Formats: sequence, C-alpha cells, structure tokens
Amino acid sequence: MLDIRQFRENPDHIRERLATRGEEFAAKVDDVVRLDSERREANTAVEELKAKRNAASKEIGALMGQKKLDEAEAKKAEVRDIGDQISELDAKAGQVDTKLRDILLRLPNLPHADVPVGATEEDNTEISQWGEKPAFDFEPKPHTEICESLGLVDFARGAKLSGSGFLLYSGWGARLERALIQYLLDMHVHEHGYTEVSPPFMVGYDCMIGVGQFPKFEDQAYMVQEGLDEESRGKLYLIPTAEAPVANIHREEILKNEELPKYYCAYSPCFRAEAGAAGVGTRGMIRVHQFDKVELIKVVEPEGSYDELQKMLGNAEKILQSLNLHYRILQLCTADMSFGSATTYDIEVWAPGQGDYLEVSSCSNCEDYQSRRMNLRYKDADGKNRHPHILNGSGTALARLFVALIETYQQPDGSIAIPEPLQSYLRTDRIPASE
RNA sequence: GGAGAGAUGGCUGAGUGGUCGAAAGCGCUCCCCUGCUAAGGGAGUAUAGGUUAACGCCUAUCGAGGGUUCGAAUCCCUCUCUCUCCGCCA
Repeated sequence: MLDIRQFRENPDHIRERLATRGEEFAAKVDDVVRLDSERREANTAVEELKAKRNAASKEIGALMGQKKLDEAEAKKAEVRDIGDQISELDAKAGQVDTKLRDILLRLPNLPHADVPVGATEEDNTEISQWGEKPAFDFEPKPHTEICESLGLVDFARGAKLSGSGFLLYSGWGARLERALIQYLLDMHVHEHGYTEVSPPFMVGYDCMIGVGQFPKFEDQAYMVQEGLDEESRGKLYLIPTAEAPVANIHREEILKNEELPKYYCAYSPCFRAEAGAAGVGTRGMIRVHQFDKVELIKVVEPEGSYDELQKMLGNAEKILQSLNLHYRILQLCTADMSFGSATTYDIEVWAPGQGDYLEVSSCSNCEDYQSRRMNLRYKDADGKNRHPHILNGSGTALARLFVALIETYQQPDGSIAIPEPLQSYLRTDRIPASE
C-alpha cells in the first residue's frame, strides 16, 4: 500500500510513477486525494461532536453524583441529539474510508527510479549472463521425453489424479525433486545465513492482502472449504508461494531494530490456478498448478535494502552456479513487475531441450509496500516506528530447475549425469537410462 | 465435536456503568541523593489518526466486530484465539 501522506504532499510524483505501470493506476490519484480530504473533513467533524458528547456526558455524571436528576435528564436529551448526528456522520466517514482503502489496496507499488520503463516483457533488460549454453553432439531431448523414457514423472497418471497441470513424480524423479529441495534449503541455511521455517500451506485472507496478492488477484488462488460447510469457504487459501505465509510472520508486530534484519527461507509447494494463463493446458512441467519452491524472505531496515536485494539475488544465483547451469538475469520493466515490487530481477535458466530460458527465480524489493499493508513496523534507533522493507526471492522454483537440470545433463545413452553437489543427496552420480 | 475457563499497557496484575487511557508491582529511561556494593527519593515510560509554528489539545483503541446507554474495560450478541477436561484422529 502506498503512503497516503505522499498523496497529500506530492500527488504529481505518484501519478507520474504509477503511469509507468499503467495509465489506469495514475488515473486513480485524483480520486485518492479527493477521498482523503473528504475523509479527513468528515473525521474532524465527527471528532468535534464526540468531544462535545464526552464533555457533556461527564457533566451528567457529575450531576447524577450531586443528585441533580432534573438537570441531568435535560442534559441527556441534549446529548442524545448529538449522538444521532454522530452516527449519521460516522456512517458517511466509514463509507468514504472503505472506498479509499479499496482503491489504495488495488494500486501497485511505485517502481524504483532505476527501473526501466516498459509496456511488455519485451522491455525487460538483460543485466548479465553466467556460464554458457552446453554443447551437445546429439539433439537434446525435451524434458517431457526424458521424464517419460526414464519414468521420472508420470504425466498421464498425474492428470488422471488431479487433472492437467498436476505432476506425479515417481522413482528417480521423486527422489531428484526431494534431493533438490534439501540441497537448496541446506545451501541457504548453512552458507547464506537464512533461518529455515516451515509454514502452513494455507493462509487466511489477511495474509494474501498483506503481500499484495489480494484483492486484485483473488481469481488466481485456490479457495478452500471445510468439508460441506460453505460458510467456511474463503477463510483459507492454498498458498501461491511461501511468500504469503513467511512475509506475514511478523504481521501487525512492532519489531525492535536490533531484531533486524530477518532472513527466512522456506520450502513449500505452490498452488496456482493460472486462470487464463498461456501454457497451462500443455503437457510438461513448465507451467503447472502445483510446484515446489524454496523461497527467501528478508525483513530489513530501509537503508541498505537494495544491497540486501543484490545479496539475495546472489544467493539464488549461487544455486545455479553450483549446479553449473547456464542462466541470464533480467531486470523487469515497470509493466512486468509484480504488484508489490519496486524492483525485480528475474533469473532465467537455460533449458536445452526447450531451446529457451525458463524463469526460476524472481527477486524483488517491495520496500515498505507490504509492511504497510500488513501493518508491520520496527522501532528505529531513535525509537520511531517505521515500516521495514520486505524482500522476497525464489531460491529457486523447483519444477523448472528440474527441467533445466535433466535437459542440461542428459547423456547420449539416455541417462542423466548428476552434478557433484547433488550426488550425496541423491546417492548416485547418474540416473540410469532404464530401470 | 462436547464441557468449562480465560483474553487488560514491555511483563505480572487490579478494575463489573460516570474525571479509567486505565491502580499497584516489575522492567526500562532520565534526574537527585549516597560513595562500601543487586540501597533510597523523584519524574517519565502504549499505538494510531486529526489539529497546532510549538507547548498542547481532540478522537479512537482494555482480543476483534456489532448492540444497549447521555456515557462501556465494565452489560448484551457474534466471531477469533489461548488454556483445562472428554471424544475422535495422522
């Protein structure tokens, strides 16, 4: 959520920055400014009336104490009238407030000044590349073929169980997935200093609001119902990312500044309805309704949050480097960034069988956008309450990492070589060509 | 799922309709006093919003939301969470 004070002090700046993400957002600025002043006006009026009522009520109390009952009764009649005015004005103020809040919750974060302005993903800029595309002396197969021939993923039965977009990992495939999860967590915990957490895989509405998923993207979430109780529907949602629970860990808290920074990492499955998204219906592991991911979350003081973002990006890169997978880093343009982000870097890993780069990580600094939505604060060195910056990054998404790994390390004989760091996790240096 | 108890400021804990935003204690901060040792005295110590040049003033908040009332921490309703016991269960 954007700071309402900024709208009062510098609406032009907000309008200009929002316009880089879409004119429809910039168009809301005037509404916000107008509603804010309406709200304050109504509020002031209500508060004045309340002050009057409180004072009069105290007088009544005093009169009652002195047994001056007639005077007290007269006063009561007078105050009752004030009460009616208050409820009327209060209701009006409440309506304005709801309207204002609704608009604010649907406005995205302001992009950082350094973010390239763009209209589509075509306008993202490549920052760097690491490694090289591996050379093959045979035609590299796509992961779907490899998975089928080695029995790593049973696409047909996954679909039989839950529909398209659901995967049944099996045998070496299931073991590789588990090995990767373990490997990623261990690296972030032991080498990068993150605290591992294992969060609930369902969260309440407020958590989804807090990270900016809701209200705008409610159509993309899986809503849960308890048994046949329709009343319970909407109390919980399957998490689209571990960011939803983990970034909310300290929601509505006031942290001490010495408690910062907080570094969390978490494994979780991620559930995405992907309503209307391209590629959901197609076979394979690139876009699915459920995938595993190891997520990194940081809660830090605003000063230095961009250094923390670079470090986080480096932590995610380290995974790919250690597995010797070629990748590139993109900085997303204003239009392609997620809702709450002020700056986002995507890491795309090379998948030879696809002949394409796959997004496996997205590292964002949301600045105080989320902490404001979730009312998370910390006391700074001067004892003032401030909103910390919240960063999130995938470290990394699993299904696509799985794809890149098996497509990169496929051998002419159909087996898959296992990179050295994973060998102890998988207890082999090679997934054999056939069982 | 059933029965019961509870939720008050950083913590402990009073407070059942009228200067209660809230006693007391602990903790913490500052000041004073004292130089023989975890001593004593005093002051301060929630959050948000509005208003003011500022001191300040006003409003809201005693788990959350609603209601009764001139007035609610206190009465009523709904919800959430915690604890105890029983049942069921991975």
